[in-house]
Amino acid sequence: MTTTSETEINQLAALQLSSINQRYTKNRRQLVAILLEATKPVTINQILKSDSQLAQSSVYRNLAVLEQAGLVVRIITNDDHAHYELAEHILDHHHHIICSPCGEILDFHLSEKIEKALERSLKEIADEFGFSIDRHRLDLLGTCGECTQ
Amino acid sequence: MTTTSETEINQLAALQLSSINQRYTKNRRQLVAILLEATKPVTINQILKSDSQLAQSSVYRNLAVLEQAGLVVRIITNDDHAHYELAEHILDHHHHIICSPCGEILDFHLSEKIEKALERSLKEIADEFGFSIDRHRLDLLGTCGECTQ
DNA sequence: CCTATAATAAGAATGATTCTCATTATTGCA
DNA sequence: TGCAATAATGAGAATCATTCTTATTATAGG
Repeated sequence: MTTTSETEINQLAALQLSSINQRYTKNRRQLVAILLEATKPVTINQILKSDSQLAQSSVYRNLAVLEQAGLVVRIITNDDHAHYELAEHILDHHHHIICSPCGEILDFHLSEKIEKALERSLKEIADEFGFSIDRHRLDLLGTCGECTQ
Repeated sequence: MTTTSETEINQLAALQLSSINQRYTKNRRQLVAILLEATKPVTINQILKSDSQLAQSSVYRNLAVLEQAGLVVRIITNDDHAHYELAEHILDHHHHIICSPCGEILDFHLSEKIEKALERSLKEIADEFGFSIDRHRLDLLGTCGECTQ
């Protein structure tokens, strides 16, 4: 909902990359642009199809760099292919609804009320376990309308 | 909390396996026993270490069969190694707290109140998206006390 | 106790991801 | 502006968890 503008994202990206001594190169800009255009998490193969100029090895490497910089999140499901999307401070905090048969992933939002209540509970639990929390993730697993038919 | 006794589990296992035309063999019993003893999700390597009689290929195959039978759940994180544990109708419904540095996974429970509220929300969301829900999963990602030091 | 069928186990094959390294681009400084 | 020094790129090789193949062994039911 709070989707940041492309220029703002580029400023953020340059900043966060430089903080880990990485450059915001043409390839990395291109990846950010692709992730911004996609309205849902995408796989490496989808990225390669959408821009035939990008080398596979560079895409893997640069997504890893962008992830280290905290700009991109890698999403793991039971599907073989990892999916990538922009981090939550760029998009917004959300969760994933995953179709097990076809592997498609869509974003969804909890109501603010439930989200807050959940966060409070999770904070308590992390304290009990002596963990410092980085983030939480909530996935809904099922079958989409397409795959049901 | 509702941990089922070993005999009950064996009956359940035999039943659920036979419903997909699979047998409850010695190897499969052994896997169930190992998962029951472990108090947290385990990797294939941990299973192989705990019983040197089991063949790697059989462990992979049998865990897949047990998963199809709905007896075992495979847990995917950003770690390379999948973890396995008994299904929720045998243990109980719970979630995972994951240490990113070391890959350790522990189970935790939400209060019943929050869990119910969450389930209601998720049901609504699935309807909106035209999905039929299978299950949800909630993970807390962070760093355990050990890894912080 | 036979026979058909399923499970096992050893190792080969697969495939997503990571690594290597020679080449190309970029930055900071003279 | 021009020149190191350093970082990024890309092509392909290497890695490694997982899956597949196949010959052997176990099991169930008549």
